Amino acid sequence: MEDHDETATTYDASRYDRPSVTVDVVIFTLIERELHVLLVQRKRWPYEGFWAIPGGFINMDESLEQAARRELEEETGVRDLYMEQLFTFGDVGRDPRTRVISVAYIALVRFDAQHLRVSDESHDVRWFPVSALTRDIAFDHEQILAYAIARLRSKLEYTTLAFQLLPELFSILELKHIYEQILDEKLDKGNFYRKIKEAGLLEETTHMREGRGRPTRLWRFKRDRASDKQFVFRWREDRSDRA
Amino acid sequence: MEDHDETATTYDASRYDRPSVTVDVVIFTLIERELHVLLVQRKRWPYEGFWAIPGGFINMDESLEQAARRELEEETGVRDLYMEQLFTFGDVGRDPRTRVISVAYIALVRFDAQHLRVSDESHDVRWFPVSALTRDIAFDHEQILAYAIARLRSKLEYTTLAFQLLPELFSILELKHIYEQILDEKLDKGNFYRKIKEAGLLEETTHMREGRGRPTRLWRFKRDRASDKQFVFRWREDRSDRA
DNA sequence: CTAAAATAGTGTTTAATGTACACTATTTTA
DNA sequence: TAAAATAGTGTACATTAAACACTATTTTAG
Repeated sequence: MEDHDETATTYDASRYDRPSVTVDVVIFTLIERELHVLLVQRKRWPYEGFWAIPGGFINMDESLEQAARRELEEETGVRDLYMEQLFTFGDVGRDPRTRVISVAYIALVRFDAQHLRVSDESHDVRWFPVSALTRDIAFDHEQILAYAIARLRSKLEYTTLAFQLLPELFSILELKHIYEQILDEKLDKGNFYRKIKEAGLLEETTHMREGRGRPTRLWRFKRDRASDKQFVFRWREDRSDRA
Repeated sequence: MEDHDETATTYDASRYDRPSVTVDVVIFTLIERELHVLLVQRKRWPYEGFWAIPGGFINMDESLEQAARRELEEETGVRDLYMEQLFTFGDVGRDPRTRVISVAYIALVRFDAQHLRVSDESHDVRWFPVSALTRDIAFDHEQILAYAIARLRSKLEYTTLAFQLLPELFSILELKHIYEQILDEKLDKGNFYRKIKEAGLLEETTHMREGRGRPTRLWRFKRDRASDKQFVFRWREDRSDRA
């Protein structure tokens, strides 16, 4: 309930007791078939030199998701992509300066070498493979990262999240590779083929990609039915660590 | 990132531009085999006379979950029960007075006719069956309620949430009834018996309850292995509306 | 006192799905 | 030209889900 029925006076007084609200965005991408996450290196105290999840304060005239998209664009130049709210972190001592409540988001982007920018407030911006994160992580961001990865894993199984990481055209085995990357386990080729085809989410194209062995057919993610809605494609049933 | 490296002066100035943060708790219980949710009736503008999800501002020295538990106890006198973060709602116009960001929680309580209290700020507190909610719901709380119900439904299938609503001893068919209530569909008796027993979450007791027909055996939820952790009991696999 | 109603609980059959793995296909490379 | 590399298909078996018929034990109505 937003209601505590403050009068104008108690209301103004209480302003001095408000926590800050930030939006943090855990940005995933796939680089050379490996899942990566974007971190920025801090310039100042606290946690100077440590790596942190990009984010910042919300403006009074934007929604949480708008703020997340703005932050994402400021850091990577990317717009219009998959984003979902992860969790809100609000423990008392998580920022030594003041009480900070962070609404964390997950974003998935297709990798584009162009798009990194280093903002004024940070030394550096870098993609880290999730399998080998740096140890120097600021605040409680290690926990946020762990939670984000767990959520990603969990949602992968019953949503079409994975397609957000792929280019327009891709092969079925590439898609399988993403699943393996994120789930961190091997999947059976034949079963994957069968299942993904039965799901009816893919559109065959005439394009092929050549490589070392037999060329592979390229597919496209069907966007026709209910454009923005996420479809269900559950790869496996038996995971217990749903976020 | 909590970082925007304000100096002391910009920092103080920005305090006047902070949103308020509240914690709202959607409290579910089972009354006479029906799922109910707790709402409080507002006393003042805005939405005077409308029903709202209980909640309030967070204190600077308590975590979000602590705040949620405090609010819950203030409204119902209940402590020590299942609670999880639902979502954070932060659209710009959701409260006409000022910018309010609400971290919403779900709580499950065993019904106890004693425990309702009417706080100073509200006219009335009442349990509403989720199948027949009032139309007069304040703020965006209708949306929050809908989301909470969807999440409850979704998590029911792969967690042991349902046990939180039951008394210490219960029959298997009572448990089935809760599933039916929340999922809003009939389940097969035989299959339910088999599945719940195979899951190995229940402990048989010697207690029986008598009623009109054949007396029923009472069971207890096994708490032994990894006490607080939630076990997986997936009732069905084929739902697509995971929250 | 007995049959019917009410509720509890078990068993069985069939269909659907998941899993493992062997096989075929088409290209490049040595 | 054979081997290696990659792509893609097929099949058999095991596991699980779904439907539903059956048995069991009590109260209630006559």
